Amino acid sequence: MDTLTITLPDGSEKQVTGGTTGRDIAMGISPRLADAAVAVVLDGVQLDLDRPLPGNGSFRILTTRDAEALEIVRHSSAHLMAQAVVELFPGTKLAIGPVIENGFYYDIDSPHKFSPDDFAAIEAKMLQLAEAKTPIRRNEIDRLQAIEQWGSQDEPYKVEMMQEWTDATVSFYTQGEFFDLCRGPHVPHTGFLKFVKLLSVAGAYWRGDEKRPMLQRLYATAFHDKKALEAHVAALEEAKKRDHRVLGRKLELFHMQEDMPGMVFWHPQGWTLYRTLQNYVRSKVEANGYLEVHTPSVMSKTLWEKSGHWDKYQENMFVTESEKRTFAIKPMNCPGHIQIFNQGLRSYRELPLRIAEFGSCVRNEPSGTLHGIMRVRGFVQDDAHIFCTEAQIGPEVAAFCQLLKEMYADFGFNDILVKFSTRPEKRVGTDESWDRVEKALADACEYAGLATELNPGEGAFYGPKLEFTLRDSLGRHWQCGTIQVDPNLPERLGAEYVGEDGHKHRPIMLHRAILGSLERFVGILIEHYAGAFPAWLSPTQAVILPVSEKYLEAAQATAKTLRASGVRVVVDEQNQKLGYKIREAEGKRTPFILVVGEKEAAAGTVSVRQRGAGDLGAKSVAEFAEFIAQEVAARR
RNA sequence: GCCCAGAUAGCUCAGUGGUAGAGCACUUCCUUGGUAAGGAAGAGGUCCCGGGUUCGAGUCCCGGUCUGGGCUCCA
Repeated sequence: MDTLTITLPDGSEKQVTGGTTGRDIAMGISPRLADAAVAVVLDGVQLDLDRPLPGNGSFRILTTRDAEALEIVRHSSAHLMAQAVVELFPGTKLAIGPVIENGFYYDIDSPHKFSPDDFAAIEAKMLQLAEAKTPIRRNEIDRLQAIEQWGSQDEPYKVEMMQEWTDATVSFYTQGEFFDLCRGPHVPHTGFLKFVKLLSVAGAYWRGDEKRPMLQRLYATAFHDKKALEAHVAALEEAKKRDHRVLGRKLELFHMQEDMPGMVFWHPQGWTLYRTLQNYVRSKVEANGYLEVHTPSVMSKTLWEKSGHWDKYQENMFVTESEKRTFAIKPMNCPGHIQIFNQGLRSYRELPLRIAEFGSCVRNEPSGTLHGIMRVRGFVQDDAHIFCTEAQIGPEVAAFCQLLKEMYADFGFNDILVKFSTRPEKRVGTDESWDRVEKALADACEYAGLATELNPGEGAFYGPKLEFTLRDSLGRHWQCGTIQVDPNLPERLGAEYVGEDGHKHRPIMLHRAILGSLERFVGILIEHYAGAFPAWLSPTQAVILPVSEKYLEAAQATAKTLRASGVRVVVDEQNQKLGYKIREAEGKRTPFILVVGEKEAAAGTVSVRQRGAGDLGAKSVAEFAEFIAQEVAARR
């Protein structure tokens, strides 16, 4: 038998004989460690605990304390769920069951239509299987033999996957009677899989292809212990409480209605928030050298044909006719901005020319994609197009990234991911020009010191793009900002400028948005802040509560003074007790509650109660106005 | 668009074929109050829409619309 040399995490080396497993080593350290071990890692590759080590390398043991081990537990839980489902619902065929962020799913094809009513039975079965602590064992067989074996079991999805692979052998895992094709690794026995919860069931196309069969996808999650599982369930409940559709109604921000799907009706409160956001963006882009414009909502079909949108997005455009001509409601703003660029003769001295618009767009999104105000048909983008030379791409992209970071930080979004999307299959323009602009964008990222994740084939049809994803207070990802390099639209729509050499040149166009859709961004903010907007954003910044009706006039006088200094303030005129009105104002997440009673009316003060901080005591009206002005200026 | 599920008062929801319900909100009256729900009375319904089954449909069946969970898509 060969001898292997493994390096332990503390740097010490250990000689072991060939055939030694991770468990053997763990046992050598302590039996308790061997019990708690989930798997091992040899030179960065995860292996089953009971698998003989295949070679030398750095070695560590994964226990239930490691984050990596959680993925293994979830993966094994997916198998356990499959086992439970197959046992409870015979005739179920298995497709794939991967681990995803925060859990796992399994796609299955079953005569049984699954509903949440089935979850309890599946969970009970899984618990029963877990308590049996059945060993999970790895096996390898010849791939062609495996295809035959799974074929005879009528498992077409497994067979299809194996047919596409090229390896000579495949691995599968058995636990009792159940076996499933899998690369592994898995936990040593089912006893590690006791803390599982099924979450939802939904349709999903086989291999994500809408032309392939629709499978049933069971979503679930698993943890090492009960406490972590309960914490996760609590987090899900918290997210549910923050649902922008629920809070949007409660806070009287907006409504939507059945006969106008995908369209938002902004109510006074919501529109105040919306305008505050818009004015904020306006101040930022103005300060960064953008010029705001406004372009028409309805533009001729011929323009969309020239731009290429008609070819690709016709189905998703609202079209209208007049006097035998066809028009489309604009789904985007770029062709309009080129029309502005094209007026008169442009000089290189004007570049980079940054044209910004709160561009009101309408897209006929498929009905199934609509979701609250996060995905709508009518929305406004904080859009802008930068006309520049190729040499200006770098500095412009860098300046844009800087502005974006600054703006996201004002909302408390400091964790930003950047994706670099390259040429898609369906595209316009020559390969040479794609080569050039992809390189220019890559160089710009380097110039901006930006770490990006490659997203091949996901670019826009006219050019490569960066996509900016922020993480909200619950750790959820939202893709908002984007910047896209486009040499093609200027070409198609005939944009040109006179260069230093006196000849005409084609500008590059950078499409960019920071918040993306304002509708969606408001939705994100509602959930991020759980409706408790900071004072600078809050539609109502302060509510004045007269202690009784006797002090209503004093309250109104105070409101008038505060309004004059720019505070968004209302008086609660209800004939109710103070406690009731406080409860109501807190329920609406008002940042400041001002109580006016006998003392305050006499002294010209307000008793200030700040959301989250409680009673701050009495302040003069002028003092409070100054205080809130500072809060707003600091974007708190 | 596709799969599954749902739609009952302003909101949240109960109602398994036989006279449409609750809580909150709303209106009126009483109460005039000091930091998270004072009391009483009242009003409020095309049970999503259209067909069908039935003596009789909120309830069962079919079709549609919208919403939700996903999938696909997202210029």
